[in-house]
Amino acid sequence: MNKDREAEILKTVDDSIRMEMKTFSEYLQKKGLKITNQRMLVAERIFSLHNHFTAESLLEEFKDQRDKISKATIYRILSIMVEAKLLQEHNFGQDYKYYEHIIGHTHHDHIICGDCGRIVEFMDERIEQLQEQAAASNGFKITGHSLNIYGTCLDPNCPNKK
Amino acid sequence: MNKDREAEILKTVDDSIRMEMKTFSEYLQKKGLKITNQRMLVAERIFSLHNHFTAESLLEEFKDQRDKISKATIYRILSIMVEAKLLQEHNFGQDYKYYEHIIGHTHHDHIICGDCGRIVEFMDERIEQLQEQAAASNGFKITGHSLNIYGTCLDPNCPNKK
DNA sequence: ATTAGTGCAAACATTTTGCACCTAT
DNA sequence: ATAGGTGCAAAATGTTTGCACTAAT
Repeated sequence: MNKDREAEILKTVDDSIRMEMKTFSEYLQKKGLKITNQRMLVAERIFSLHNHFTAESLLEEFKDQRDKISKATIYRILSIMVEAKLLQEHNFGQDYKYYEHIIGHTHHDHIICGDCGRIVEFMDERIEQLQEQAAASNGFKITGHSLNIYGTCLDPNCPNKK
Repeated sequence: MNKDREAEILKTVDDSIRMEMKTFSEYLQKKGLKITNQRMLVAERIFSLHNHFTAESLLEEFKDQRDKISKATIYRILSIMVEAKLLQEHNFGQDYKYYEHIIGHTHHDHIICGDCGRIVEFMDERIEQLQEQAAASNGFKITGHSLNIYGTCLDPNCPNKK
């Protein structure tokens, strides 16, 4: 993929994610990594997703495309994007990891419905501050945290409600 | 293992964990599960541990014993004890699970040192309550939660400090 | 031309399972 | 006697890696 092709992809891309795509390709260049078709296609797909996804579900998105992308490449791109801080990795207690893109998203925590798997985001500044305090009073400097609330959603319209 | 053998083990066991052992064997009986040598030995070891451990580290504890216990059995016992709510499973972001026994322990969250791997427990009732609120205002009923703070311990005596 | 990326299949690490044998009830 | 447990090795699962080939620089 050359500069023209990159420009072409950036042009066809939805307005809402053009900035994200640009950030990613700039990151690649800065790191001396190549701007490949696969990387652009996967990034485009990721930035278009508005849900948390897994390596598997992402791969699934390319199943019926003429542009097949291998599982190995998916994992390799995920790892670059996490490194680039464009993507955040989550562990919701299952055996596989979840991801979500974080460009332009502010920090938040998650509530996961044990019935339907729905993931809701929330953020409480008071909790954040109490965490800072807890870490400090135990002699730690925080580098990150993960707060997952597991529960049952009371939504009667929940699609997977048992 | 018969009743006598069980009684014998319970007798030789350290005072501090006799209650826990009793709870476990009662659970087994109630569920129609058998009280085996392996189950008693593994439970005894687990209740004696005062740190978070993994399946691997637990297996390691039996490496040089005349009573070898297979990996499969370790996993099977862990799963029974989690089911019995004697053991809690944790995901600290690694590829393997951590466990800790929770009989007589009150709920707490964790701070994990990225340098030395040390795990510190803490608990802040205010955070707990704010979580309840967050869940409720999003229409969820909490079934559990996991709060892990990742950080760097500032302890100059930290054994693994880089 | 050079360096890096891709796809495939094989390797990995952790956990689970099938099965023949063994033990608690 | 019988239902259930154990150990072993094989399978399963999610992820990573070696390598020959291909594409971006």
